[in-house]
Amino acid sequence: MQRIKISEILRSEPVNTTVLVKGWVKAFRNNQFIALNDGSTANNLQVVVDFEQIDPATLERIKFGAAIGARGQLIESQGKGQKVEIKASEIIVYGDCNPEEFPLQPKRQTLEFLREKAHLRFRTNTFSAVFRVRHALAFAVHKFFNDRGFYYLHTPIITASDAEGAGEMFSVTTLPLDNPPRTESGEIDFSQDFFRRPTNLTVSGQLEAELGAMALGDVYTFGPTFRAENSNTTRHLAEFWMIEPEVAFNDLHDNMNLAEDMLRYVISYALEHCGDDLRILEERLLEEEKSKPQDQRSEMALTDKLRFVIDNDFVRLTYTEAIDILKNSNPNKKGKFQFPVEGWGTDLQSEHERYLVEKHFKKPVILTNYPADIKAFYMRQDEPKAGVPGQTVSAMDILFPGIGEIVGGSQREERLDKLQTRMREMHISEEELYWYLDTRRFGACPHAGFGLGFERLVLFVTGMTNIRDVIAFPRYPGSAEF
RNA sequence: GCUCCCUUAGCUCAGUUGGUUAGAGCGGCGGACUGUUAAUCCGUAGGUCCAAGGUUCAAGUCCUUGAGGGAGCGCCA
Repeated sequence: MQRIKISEILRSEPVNTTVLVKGWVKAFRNNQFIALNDGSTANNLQVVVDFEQIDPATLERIKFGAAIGARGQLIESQGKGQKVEIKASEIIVYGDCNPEEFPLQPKRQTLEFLREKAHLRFRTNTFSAVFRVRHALAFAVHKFFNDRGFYYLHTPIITASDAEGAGEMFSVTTLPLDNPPRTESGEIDFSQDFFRRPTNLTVSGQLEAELGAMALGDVYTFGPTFRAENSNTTRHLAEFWMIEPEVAFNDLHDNMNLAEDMLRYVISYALEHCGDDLRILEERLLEEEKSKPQDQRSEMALTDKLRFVIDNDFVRLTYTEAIDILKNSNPNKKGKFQFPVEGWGTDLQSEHERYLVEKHFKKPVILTNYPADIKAFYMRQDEPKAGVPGQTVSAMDILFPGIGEIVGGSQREERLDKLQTRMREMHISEEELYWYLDTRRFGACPHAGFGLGFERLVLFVTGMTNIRDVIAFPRYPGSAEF
């Protein structure tokens, strides 16, 4: 007999047919009612024991966490709280779960504890909800781009380029670490390494995506990304997933529109398809915030916050305008900022970004046209503009409340001479990036793209607060368990 | 990398100014229960107070160092 998923059963009418379900025991009440979950939905199916047909030895084995199958009639529930239930005439225990040894308990456990039990935390309501939402968001990303005629490009994970400037890299080698071959001058001889040259894990697929965009037009990458930075925060991982669209003939405004449309689309998708999971996550957040002082609680419940983001345009302003707002802001005048906003040209501190997003505008903000000196070499240089004291580039960062920077992107510098000048200024090797410069030599065109940190998106949508809780097995300094 | 905080039962925590035998809730275990919804009720076991060193008549409590965890900052997505 074919098993039916619980999500399907819960949608169906009580038809009095015999069905087979399989899943894990979430609760066993009154020695009679099993709450069964198979991961297909946040909701449990109530399995009612038929005492005439199920022997007591089997009932003894129905413990929290055990894997069981139940066969019986699908009937209208005689109790409140659910439409249908199964009157089980047969129960098979596939896997016992000894409650004296099983670390999870049918009670609230802290996220910190569960983080150390990451191999088991899928089995909690919170984490199964998080990972269903994560899936939905990933699927929605692909659907969004596919529906718009983008091609999914797989850029390399191992890269020889160390000139991307996006942070410290993990090296990839097969040379013996204890005794690597040396050249005559004593350097490590990478010509004897697997790739005959030094290689690293990628920090970005952008440069390669640009190559694809120069023929395919609209492309995006969605893959793992590695940063060997010693970052110890709730929003950084050493291994994370990044989405990087790159579009030929797009300018900065097209780029902003694309990013905003995409964020709005995937959040809508989650709201539409993950209602039960978001309800669980919203309740979790409410419960968690009860222990916080009033002024540190969210102003909106999770799903209200998501709807708010969908229903309102993001605020767009230039770096120069942001500096003006910050300079004249109350916290700056009263000396409340740890880093006072002094003048044009320095990068914004996270307290400044938080002020703009969480206090001043109270909605997502797109900051554009940053000073060239604090941005990457490949960003397109702007024409001088009245009221702007220095050289800027067509960059954009999207800032979300509670998350900070969720998207970073730009229109790319397509003019060969300007790109080369900038590379020289920033000491980036033209020889090594000859292939990148070739795109500017042969049929160059304006183009733009951005990087979206997928886990930061999942953080925002699930209302979780630590990025280590929205990826199954997080990698961060000092930690690569499982 | 920097700053601050935490570590007491399986889990979440309380533990007064340094003072007798370290407590609670939940969970576990034993029992009751044929309409429960984190079921309920009765009973019961469970402790290297993170580790090492120090101060003291006396340390869960104070000091030093270390380990593990968390939050904030920087780097960024």
